[in-house]
Amino acid sequence: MRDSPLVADATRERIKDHARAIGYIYNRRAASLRTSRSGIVGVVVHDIMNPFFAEILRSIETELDRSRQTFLLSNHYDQLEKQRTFIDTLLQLGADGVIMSPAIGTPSEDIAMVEGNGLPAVLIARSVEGADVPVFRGDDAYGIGLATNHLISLGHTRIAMIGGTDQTSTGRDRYHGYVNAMEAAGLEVREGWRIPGPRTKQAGFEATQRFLAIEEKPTAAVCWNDLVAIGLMNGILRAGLTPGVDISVTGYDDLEEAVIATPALTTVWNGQREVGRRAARTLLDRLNGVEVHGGQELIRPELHVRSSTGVPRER
Amino acid sequence: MRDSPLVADATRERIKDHARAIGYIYNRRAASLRTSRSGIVGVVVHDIMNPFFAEILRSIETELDRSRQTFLLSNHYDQLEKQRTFIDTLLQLGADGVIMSPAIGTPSEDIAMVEGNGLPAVLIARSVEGADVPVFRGDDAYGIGLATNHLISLGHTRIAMIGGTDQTSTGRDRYHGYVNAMEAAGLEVREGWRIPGPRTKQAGFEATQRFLAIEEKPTAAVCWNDLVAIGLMNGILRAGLTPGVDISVTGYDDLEEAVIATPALTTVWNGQREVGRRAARTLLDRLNGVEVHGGQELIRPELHVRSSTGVPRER
DNA sequence: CTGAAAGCGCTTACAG
DNA sequence: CTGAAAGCGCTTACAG
Repeated sequence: MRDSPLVADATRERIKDHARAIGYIYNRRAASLRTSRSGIVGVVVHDIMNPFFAEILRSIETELDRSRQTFLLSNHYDQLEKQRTFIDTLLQLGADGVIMSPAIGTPSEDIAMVEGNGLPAVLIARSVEGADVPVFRGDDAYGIGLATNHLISLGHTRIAMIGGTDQTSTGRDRYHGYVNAMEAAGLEVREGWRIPGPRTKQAGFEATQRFLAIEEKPTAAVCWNDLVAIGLMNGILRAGLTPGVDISVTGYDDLEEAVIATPALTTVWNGQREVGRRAARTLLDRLNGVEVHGGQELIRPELHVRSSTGVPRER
Repeated sequence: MRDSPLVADATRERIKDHARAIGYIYNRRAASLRTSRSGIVGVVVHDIMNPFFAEILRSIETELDRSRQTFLLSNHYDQLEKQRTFIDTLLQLGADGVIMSPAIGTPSEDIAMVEGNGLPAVLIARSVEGADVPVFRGDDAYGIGLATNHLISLGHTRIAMIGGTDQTSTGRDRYHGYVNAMEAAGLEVREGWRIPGPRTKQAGFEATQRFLAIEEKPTAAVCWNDLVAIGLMNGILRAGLTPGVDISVTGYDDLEEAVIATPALTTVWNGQREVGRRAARTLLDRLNGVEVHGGQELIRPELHVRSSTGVPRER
């Protein structure tokens, strides 16, 4: 059945025909028990329904399909406990490897434990300090700098930052990138101009009130991602203002949706496809015994200017 | 380790301590080989990144987590081949059951084969003619009738239908529901008022041109789902018209996003949570040996009126 | 080129 | 209450 060259063609065919006839089903558990290879790769991210991760997953799926690996998906919703349960399941099933976007607070010991149990890991989108495994993510500080500088070059001086958290490497890098760009241009950064929060449309929509109430009336908002930006733009529209005219808004990620948002969203392409593709390939390489070095691989983001940004206008 | 009552407490604790100390990992493949229970439930849908399925999946996830079942997810992208490969994988892994939203063209023999191999199946969102398994889906004909009648009661007489396909049970039911509502009100249904297509924002957005070019200038559009409706509204906005004022638009599904769309979308709540919850529970019942009868269970949809619909206005 | 034996790590049933 | 044996369905290595 395994197309071994040690078996005569005629015999092989005879056996295969018979297998088909009786509806034989290959038992992967038994095979895996013997070979200690399962053909399963685990993938765990914050939330697979978030289009940012969804786009990464799609390219991982493409790569793994090609190598006939089954992929086991899970959300961790940034709950360490849920992530650990999933990792346990992978170990129990004898998974061959894992691609993870680590939950907030993942200690490097967790990664070391995974690797120590013979489960090669590759990280995406977020890094874990002290973990010696390959990491693929965008260059967030650089990327958010592109968005901030774009607004500055249009003449904006009061620029708010909406959404995100300090608890992930991504969140810290994006905030620093924004602060650095502002300071490099000699602009003030006020604590009140920052509205942290979840990274969803809902959160962006709900942040609108607070944003519009800021005393110094910022003329632009750098949003943590496209979802927050689209939510904020909807909120701005509801308030009777026009995004891209009255208030400039930038996103981050360049989701497929960014193009059809109204107005079309100026955003930073974050290389989701690239991240997924390279993470999957690197993991497959490791499974095939190729020596791979740990450390971050930063995908360089690009600014995509559309209609949600323009010259400042006082309210 | 399995907390058998046949083992003395002291022994149990001694063994468990030792297991922890040496980092013992339970081998589920071996256990499953012996017991022929794997703790794996497969879930296959058109596209997990589609928020409609995502919302169903979330409630399935909640139910399965509660019963400590691992769930293996897959998209089939309406490719029969991909669906079959996934089912094969489930059989090979000795999965305990499968929840599926069958790909377009799934023959009832495929479902019978699955069941025949000891893999209990439950269908969601779409049914398969001749398959004798439980099906949970919304009452699409009734639901689309709610949307259509709402528009008719506002005074609309030229109502288009955007998106969807005749190739799924859902698609056929929604189209018939629309036609029936129109005819019951003595209104004409023109072939040119129907613009079938994919069920995505992108598709809704791209349908705008064709929609606006229809000669009889419909004053309202019944959309196949919220994604198409949001895409269409974005297209209408770009064309300089205002959805809910110049053109009324209804969605279907009542995604979380419907509330924050601009204008807020009038749509039909389709009971995603309910579908997922009941499908998962029914499957778990079957796994526990409870006798379950096949046949459709229709969740009754509800109309949620918001701001994207109003009285007709001539263009 | 083919066949028979051993063993992967569990669970079950049985003997002590 | 504990221990030893058999067997789930594969793959590997070895003998013919």
